[in-house]
Amino acid sequence: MKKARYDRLKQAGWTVGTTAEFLDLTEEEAALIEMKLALAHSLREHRDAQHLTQEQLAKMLGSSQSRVAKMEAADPSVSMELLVRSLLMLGATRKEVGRVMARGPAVPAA
Amino acid sequence: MKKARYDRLKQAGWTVGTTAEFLDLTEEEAALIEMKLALAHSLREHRDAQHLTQEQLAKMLGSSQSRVAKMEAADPSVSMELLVRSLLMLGATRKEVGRVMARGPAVPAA
DNA sequence: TGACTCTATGTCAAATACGACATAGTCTAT
DNA sequence: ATAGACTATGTCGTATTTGACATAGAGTCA
Repeated sequence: MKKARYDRLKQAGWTVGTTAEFLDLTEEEAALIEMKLALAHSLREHRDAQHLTQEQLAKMLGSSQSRVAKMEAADPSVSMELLVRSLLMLGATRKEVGRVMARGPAVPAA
Repeated sequence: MKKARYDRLKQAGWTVGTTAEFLDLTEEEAALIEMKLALAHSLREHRDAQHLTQEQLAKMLGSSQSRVAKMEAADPSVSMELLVRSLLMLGATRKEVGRVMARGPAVPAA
């Protein structure tokens, strides 16, 4: 596991504890989390681009402001499915969702 | 909504009831379901390619044969997240997962 | 400063997804 | 046709995810 990846995940609050504990994440788990981070980031970008508040987006989604905040923070309590559904609601295409999933966080490692 | 798409979804057991009811699915919901169908199909392909039984894959995933069957059937009770996680476990890359999500069911409308 | 807007975080009951099990279907070989 | 291997489907108790609410933080303006 590259340090850059660790830093990136840690920055997003995904660190579980020590580095040793972190390394217990399998590659698959790490990939899944990175996908979620990428989706979360994309969600924020789409919302900002449309000048919507979290409250407004929540209403569009039939959800709540706090859940939108958690989505954008890629909180462990939000599912990949909710992120994808929300992106679609914001007008993202399947193609774009696929691209986001494949490419990782738009914000590269520092 | 094109009839081809309807047929494809219906074939996979996603029909909710009448055609009229079906049309109540929003474009976003339909897209989400199609993504799941694509992931499910890809999962089956990966499993077959590695000559694994559902039972064997289940063990790898820490799950059960019946859940694997439901995954491959894109049963409404399986989440997109579980499908993606399983694909990764089978060795699929993020890039491939993204491609599958973007492109839709590998099996085209009849 | 305080009021106001927006976002972040913690908690909870209800909804949904989960693995597990039982059992039914399907296919192949003998 | 029976057996055996694999897959499909239904149900159940539990675990996770959800929207909602409360409340805290951060920023802006007067």
